[in-house]
Amino acid sequence: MKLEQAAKQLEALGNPTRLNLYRTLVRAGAAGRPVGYLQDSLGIAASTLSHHLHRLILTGLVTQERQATTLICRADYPIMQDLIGFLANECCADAACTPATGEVAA
Amino acid sequence: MKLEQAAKQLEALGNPTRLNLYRTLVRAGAAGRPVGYLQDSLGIAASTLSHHLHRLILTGLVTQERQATTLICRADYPIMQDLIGFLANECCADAACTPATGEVAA
DNA sequence: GTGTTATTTCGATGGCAGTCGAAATAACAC
DNA sequence: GTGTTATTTCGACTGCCATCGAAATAACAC
Repeated sequence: MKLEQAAKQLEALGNPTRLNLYRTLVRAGAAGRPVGYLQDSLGIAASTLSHHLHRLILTGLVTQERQATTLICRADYPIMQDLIGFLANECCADAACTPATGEVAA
Repeated sequence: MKLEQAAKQLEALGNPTRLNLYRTLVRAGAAGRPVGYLQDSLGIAASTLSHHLHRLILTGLVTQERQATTLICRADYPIMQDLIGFLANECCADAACTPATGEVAA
């Protein structure tokens, strides 16, 4: 059921708030970001943020690690690469797709 | 708002039925597929298919062309490549994942 | 014009998503 | 133990999504 999982991850990213949140985490790199920082940064209610974070975690796109009272959130790169791989291969493999075969990123 | 648009496209793909539908179209290549074929292939009600098709068309991921009474549907590859580019660049799914941009959310 | 095939639009239904504030929990310092 | 900060869970609300069958439209052949 790779398609099912890909759909779940795409759906998780298919919300402006979550996509913005995820982008913030990806750009943060391995350092990650604490939930409180994200809340300030995105300017949404803590409960709303927690809800979106939970959805991203369920799909595996984001992980959390506790540091004392603070929760550090990180983007899971391998998962993301799998997803991009699905889009690039499953979908764009056979046909008249122009991109260089094998490389995805710019 | 590139992010808004990317979110819309991701949301459009973030449904198993639509993702499957889209994959079928992408694999069909430039030839495309008639709606009737897709309906048989996916085994869903014509109205449901039309609904999903409409959503994909709204985001630009799919186009339609009339041939007599038959509507041919095609995946729009450039749009797809843009979306993959967004994920790969904006979100940096590449190996190193060094946040090249110092920009952080506002 | 009538009839046939292909596809969309309409109307309805059940369910889930997004949002918030308030209350509960977690981890710590004292 | 009490108190403080960080974060999640709870309860509720509004609204959109996915699905279907039936009716309407589009394009054609006759």
